[in-house]
Amino acid sequence: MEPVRDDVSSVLKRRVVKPSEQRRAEILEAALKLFSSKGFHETTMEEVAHAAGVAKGTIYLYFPSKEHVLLALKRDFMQGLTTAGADIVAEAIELLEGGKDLDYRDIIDDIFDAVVDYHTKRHEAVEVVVRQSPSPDLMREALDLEREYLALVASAFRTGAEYGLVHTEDPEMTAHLVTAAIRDNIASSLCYEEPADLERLVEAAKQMLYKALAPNVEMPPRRPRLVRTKSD
Amino acid sequence: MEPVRDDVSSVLKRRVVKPSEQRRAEILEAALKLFSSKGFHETTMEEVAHAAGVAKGTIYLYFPSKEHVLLALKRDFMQGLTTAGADIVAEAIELLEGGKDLDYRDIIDDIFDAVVDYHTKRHEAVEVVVRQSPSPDLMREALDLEREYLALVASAFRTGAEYGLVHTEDPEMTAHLVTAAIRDNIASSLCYEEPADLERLVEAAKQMLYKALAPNVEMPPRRPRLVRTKSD
Amino acid sequence: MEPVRDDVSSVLKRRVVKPSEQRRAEILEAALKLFSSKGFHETTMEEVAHAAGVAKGTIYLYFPSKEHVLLALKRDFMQGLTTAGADIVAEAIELLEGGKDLDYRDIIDDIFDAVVDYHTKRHEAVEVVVRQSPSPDLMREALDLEREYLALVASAFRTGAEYGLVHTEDPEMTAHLVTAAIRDNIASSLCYEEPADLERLVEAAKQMLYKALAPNVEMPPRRPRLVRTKSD
Amino acid sequence: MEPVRDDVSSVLKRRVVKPSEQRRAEILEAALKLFSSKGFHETTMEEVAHAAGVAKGTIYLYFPSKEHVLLALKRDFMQGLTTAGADIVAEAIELLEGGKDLDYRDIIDDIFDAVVDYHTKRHEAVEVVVRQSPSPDLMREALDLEREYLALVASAFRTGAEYGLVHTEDPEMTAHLVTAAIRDNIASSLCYEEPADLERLVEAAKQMLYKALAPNVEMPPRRPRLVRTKSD
DNA sequence: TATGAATGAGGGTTCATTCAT
DNA sequence: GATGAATGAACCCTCATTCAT
Repeated sequence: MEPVRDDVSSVLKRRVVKPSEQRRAEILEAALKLFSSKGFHETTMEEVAHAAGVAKGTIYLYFPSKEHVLLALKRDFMQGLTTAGADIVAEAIELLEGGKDLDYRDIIDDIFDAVVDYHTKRHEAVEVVVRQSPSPDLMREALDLEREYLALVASAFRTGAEYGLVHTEDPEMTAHLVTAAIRDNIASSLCYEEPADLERLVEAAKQMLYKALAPNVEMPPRRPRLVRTKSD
Repeated sequence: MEPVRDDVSSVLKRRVVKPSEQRRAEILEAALKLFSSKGFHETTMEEVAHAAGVAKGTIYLYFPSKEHVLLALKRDFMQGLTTAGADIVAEAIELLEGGKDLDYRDIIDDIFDAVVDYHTKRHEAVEVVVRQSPSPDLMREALDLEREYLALVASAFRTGAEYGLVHTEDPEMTAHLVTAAIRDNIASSLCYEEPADLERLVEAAKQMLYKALAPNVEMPPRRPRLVRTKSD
Repeated sequence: MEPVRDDVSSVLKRRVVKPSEQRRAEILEAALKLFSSKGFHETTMEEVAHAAGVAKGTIYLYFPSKEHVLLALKRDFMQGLTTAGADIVAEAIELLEGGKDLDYRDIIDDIFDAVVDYHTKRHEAVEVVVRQSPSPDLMREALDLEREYLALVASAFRTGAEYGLVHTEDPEMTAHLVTAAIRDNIASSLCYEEPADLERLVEAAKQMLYKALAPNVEMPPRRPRLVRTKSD
Repeated sequence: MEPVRDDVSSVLKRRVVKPSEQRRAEILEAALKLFSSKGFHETTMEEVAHAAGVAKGTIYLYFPSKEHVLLALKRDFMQGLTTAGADIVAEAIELLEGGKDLDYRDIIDDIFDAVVDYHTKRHEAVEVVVRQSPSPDLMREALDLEREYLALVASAFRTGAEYGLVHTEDPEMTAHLVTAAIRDNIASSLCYEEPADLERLVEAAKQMLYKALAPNVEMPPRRPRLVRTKSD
């Protein structure tokens, strides 16, 4: 007679202990999937727990609240983005310092490609990070994460300008503008297919940036304005 | 015999019908204030009702659900924005058709100024419209509202390009990019003061767009790439 | 054909609106029954709601929290007790002032009987008031209610002493002692039948108090102590 | 061959066995501190474990449930009280039997002092024992513990009466009354400082008991009641 | 039309208890 | 024996929505 293995009776709900880093990751993964598909507020902790294969209470061993799960997702995404960006930027600077004769458009391409790639590979996170509303205490840290990334992008523009590779009068604001433009549209494209053709969007963005950052461009003198369109 | 009273009540009825529109507006106003300051999910219908000076049940005579209140706010905002934009664009086109010799930068200025002005005057709505999470069925209509506005902006770029006033190869994508960049940052600036200096942001945006849309710019030929920064 | 009355379909769960005073009383009554039989912490709001014939949320229209339901029960009980006691005391004082030649034991009897009667008629409340643990903020008010009653009892003793009817050197402490003795035992007797015979307890209490409060009793001089039983 | 190591481990084992009793005590001590300061229901097993310096699961090696921890505290307290009381009573009886000419008030003093002392030294336990709600199955045993102590007190009164030292017609009920009066007020005084002056309370209690238990007191004949205050 | 008392499903969170290690 | 990660039932409470008035 075949002995009934204890394991058999445990197909359902046997307590499993796992390395905490893995548990944490599983919970975040489950939360990400749900938050992105249903929205943060529309997802219950019950659902997250179920999807992560743990009990509801277990989540609270790893995160003090539902909000903190969201924050962790944001943090992971932003830190990864910042890291990825930092690599590219560092590489470009290295080449620059090495005296290589670079075409700035190649660098723009590289950065864009990296950023788009990063977002595309994490399109679930994108929706969560971009769309899910802030909320009181979360906001502070979320903004900090944001700031760090923006500082990186701005420094890239600034360095490029210092080397005469590109032209921009205000690296910080340029960073804000470019970041928002690209992220918001990638998010929208990934989540709602609006714009539907992401490659076309990216191509247009590159083209715009080529021109907007082009060095040594002589703008024609501005003619004095003849007509005021509005007066208020 | 017809009682005279009917006349009176018909007069009164007009008074009762009109307020209906006013009630709706009062509710929306109250909701806007609360949603923007506390967030949609953090605001209760009770609070909206109280702030609007009506009973909770009354709101449901005007809106089928809380979500629809939010949607109405979005609609109002987007329609107003589209209208405002349409006015500017129409005016510009009129001038163009009139053969006026315009500097495209003036038009960019006008549109930017109008858009920024519109947002600034409605900064409460901005937070709500830009930041509050999508939510299932709302998304469809919200996107429609968005599309309408984007179509307008795209048509402006297209028309400008047709007249040779500006250069852009892809008006639709350009519309997406510019809209996202400007709206997201205005929202962020208005709500979280990040970037803190809105005027500086707008100026930077204008400068970038001047260059990006500049007609007749000869881009230098792109050198063949020597170094691949990454291979994936 | 008999018209189907709308009422018929509403046997279960038809919304009923009642005067709020009545609703409140119904909720308290249900809570009292449950708290006394199962204990405060062992009773869920769900159960209270069900027993009161209302929805869970309805309770929260009348009480801000479960704790406040308990507090309301305490308040009602203590206020009723204080009122009942005040009536008896007032009556006794009236008679005294009227120069009636009273036997103080009759007054003790009257007060005891009233108090016992009040407790017996509310034996469910007794368990709740006496046994259910305090809890942070509840404690303050619970003590206040207690104090009021004790002040009444103390004033009764003091007045009696002033009239020479009884003898007590410390009316306040006497009030504390008598109140605790009687209430605790009534509660215990009513709830756990320990002591089982309430009448016997009351009789013993009366007898003790007759002697303890007897006026004009000459206590024999205390002999100097010869043996120390313990030295620590 | 027997390894010498066994000897060592047997020595160690004694060390391991003994701590078991010590562990239990440490857990109880921690629980007592927390239950008394925060309340039973407001204290988590986690907190008890932490305070006791053990893991949560360890507590369950010593007590089958949280309730049983509470019960153990009650038992310890009551047994200690009974023991302490028994010592005093035994001593008094010994003296009595030795034909010593005692003043009963000295005995009352001794008992009171011992009881007050016992409570004061364990004021944390007092709050727990007196105030924490009963709870279903705990009640039975809690009452048993109570009964034992009450039996002791009652026997003291009875013996005293047999020796003609004091007068009381119902030693059992007297025990109930005196015990409740004194314990409840000590608890209240210790926990909520109400009454604030414990010494004054004890003094009043002694004075009352001196009179209430005084032997050979002739109570005046009770006059026929003239006025009925109430008729129900 | 307007009200607001009533509803009750569902929310996030807690915590006594268990059990794999 | 000791641990503490894991469990999951149960908790109190909220609030969008309904409906008797």
